[in-house]
Amino acid sequence: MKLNTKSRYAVMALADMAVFSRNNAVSLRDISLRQGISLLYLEQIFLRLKKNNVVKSVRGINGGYILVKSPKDLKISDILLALDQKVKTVGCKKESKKSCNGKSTKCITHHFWDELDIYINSFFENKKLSDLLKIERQEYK
Amino acid sequence: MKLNTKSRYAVMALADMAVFSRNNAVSLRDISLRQGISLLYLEQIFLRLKKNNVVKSVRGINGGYILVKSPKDLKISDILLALDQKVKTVGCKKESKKSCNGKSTKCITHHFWDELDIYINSFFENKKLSDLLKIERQEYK
DNA sequence: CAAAAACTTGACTATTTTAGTCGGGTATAT
DNA sequence: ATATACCCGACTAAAATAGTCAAGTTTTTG
Repeated sequence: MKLNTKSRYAVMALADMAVFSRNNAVSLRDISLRQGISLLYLEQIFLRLKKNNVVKSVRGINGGYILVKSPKDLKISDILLALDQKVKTVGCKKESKKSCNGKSTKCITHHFWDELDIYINSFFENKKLSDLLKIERQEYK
Repeated sequence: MKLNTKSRYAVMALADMAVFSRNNAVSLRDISLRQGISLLYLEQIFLRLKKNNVVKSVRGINGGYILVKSPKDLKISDILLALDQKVKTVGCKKESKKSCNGKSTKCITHHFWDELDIYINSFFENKKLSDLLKIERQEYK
């Protein structure tokens, strides 16, 4: 059960921004160097973050990205949502008539997986970007 | 963030056994028919469940598998463990000196992912096979 | 104005993982 | 005997992942 790297890097990069931004735009180049993430990959990730209104961009020299919300208001679930990283632990299609494994009834464990999804989602819903920084902040200042 | 089908089917199959076993071995053929899971795939799954002592087998005619523990003592985490389905949401290698992204320090979000893993694991640790059946039992009896 | 820094975007690709299948066994109840 | 059911390693097609690449556009600053 893994999170994809896009989501992980997105959270890392945004955490980096929260630490290093002094009300100015943070360039992907800087994030790339500090966090050891490929610049080209970061570009792809930030495209999505921008489209989903998690960050806004400033072009040109001294440009970069700026967090739309303050870290204490930015939920981790917002970040994952921007990257299509759905917490959908199993693939039973709830909507179709034949719901699970082609049977007409829900699969025997269906309720359990729903519960799991809700459980995990609530973790991401309740964590803010600022929560991530509390512990590790010192190392980076 | 997905669980693989092996793990999902394992839980389904064991739940099926818990419901349909009357102290006799349950054949994979029956499970396959009831749950709509490929027999060949079930064999592969049960091989691992057996190796990890979740089930024991009875060979020959009227053979099949038997749960080693009673459903109310069998933790879901035991099942996932048997299938190598580790809850390790991100790939930072804790053990190596260079821990995350080749940096010498832990990545900025490392603690967060650890927390997430622990959170999810505790869900599986605290759920027993019998918990799954409480709600959906009726439909299958 | 020129040039450099930095964002923009779609397409492409190698690798890995997943979700199984296949073939050829062995054990045992009837 | 023989049918049923477990046993086990190897194989494979398809999908997902983790990026890279190419070719831009915009804006600041010297």
